[in-house]
Amino acid sequence: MTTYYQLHDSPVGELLLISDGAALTALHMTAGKYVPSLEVDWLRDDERAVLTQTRRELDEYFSGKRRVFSIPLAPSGTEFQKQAWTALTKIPFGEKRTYGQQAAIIGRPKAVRAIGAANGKNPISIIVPCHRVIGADGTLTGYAGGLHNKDYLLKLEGIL
Amino acid sequence: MTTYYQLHDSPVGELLLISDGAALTALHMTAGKYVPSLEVDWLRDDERAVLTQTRRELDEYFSGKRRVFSIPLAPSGTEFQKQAWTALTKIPFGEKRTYGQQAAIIGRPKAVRAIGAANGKNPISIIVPCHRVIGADGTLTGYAGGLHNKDYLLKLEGIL
DNA sequence: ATCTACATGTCCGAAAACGGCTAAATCCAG
DNA sequence: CTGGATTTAGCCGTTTTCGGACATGTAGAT
Repeated sequence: MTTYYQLHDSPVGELLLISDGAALTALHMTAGKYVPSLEVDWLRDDERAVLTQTRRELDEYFSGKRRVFSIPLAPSGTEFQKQAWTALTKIPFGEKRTYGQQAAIIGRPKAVRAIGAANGKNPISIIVPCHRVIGADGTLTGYAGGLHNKDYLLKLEGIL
Repeated sequence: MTTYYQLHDSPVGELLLISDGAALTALHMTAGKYVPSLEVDWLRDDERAVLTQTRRELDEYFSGKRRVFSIPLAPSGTEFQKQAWTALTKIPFGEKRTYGQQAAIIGRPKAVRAIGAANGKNPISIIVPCHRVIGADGTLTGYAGGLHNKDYLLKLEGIL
């Protein structure tokens, strides 16, 4: 299975978009944490439809013209992580949640820290909106792409 | 990559032969240890050339008409294990070695127990003759296919 | 003779450490 | 008192670490 990628500039820095050819499998801020390193057998393909479409929608999002993404997603992770990430996609644009609320939604009200860890490893930034989850006391707590970027995204969505 | 297999009866019990299509990747006594379980995507193919050829040579070996096998082998394992298994193939029919000798041959005279462990996980019984390796004091010590089968093979080759 | 200690690669299970947390207890300055 | 800041103690999935068990053999001590 070939892996394709593209790079994209944005207000939150350079983005690395990765796809299996059909769906988007990852979207990382290259300056952040947990960013995978380019593998020799990956293919840079600036024509790949999923990726160019993602870039178009990202541009629209950052310019305030888009609130919902239409890209097919296929992140890989443990069962728990995939549940956590699915729960993230249900948070509407402009709304915020606490880690506790997210934990409750997937039926494990006490797995709060585990939710934090799972959000931290969310492979698809922005589109899977882990930035909409903040501490119960209103603190931003953390963000793999850097707290200043979490702050930027929240302001962009009018949450802060 | 498709995986093919065949079953074969022999004096040491039922054998499971596995191939990647070109080479033989495994040959297990089904009653022994470390036997992989059949995967749903494996294909039983009683016409596959490598496998039928292997069965023919096995029959010849057990009836005393063959001392050397001609099948292409492709076992998978760690670097160390592959070194250990290659060293095994160099032991001629009818000869025996100690674990220490085998360790010395691959340049790690002290990795004696490691050789034992590696031999134990040899995926290609009989053809990669791990049965020709016995303890320095003459004890058979162990065999994934069962000690009685190790005994049988050694007698077949006139070693005991 | 017998026994102990040690060397070596790999796998596996157990245990502990580590987070993008939170509610409750504690502690101070106004 | 009182409210906000600070500490404490549980919670939980994942990752990392650690210890033991093996298809052994040599060297040294009882």
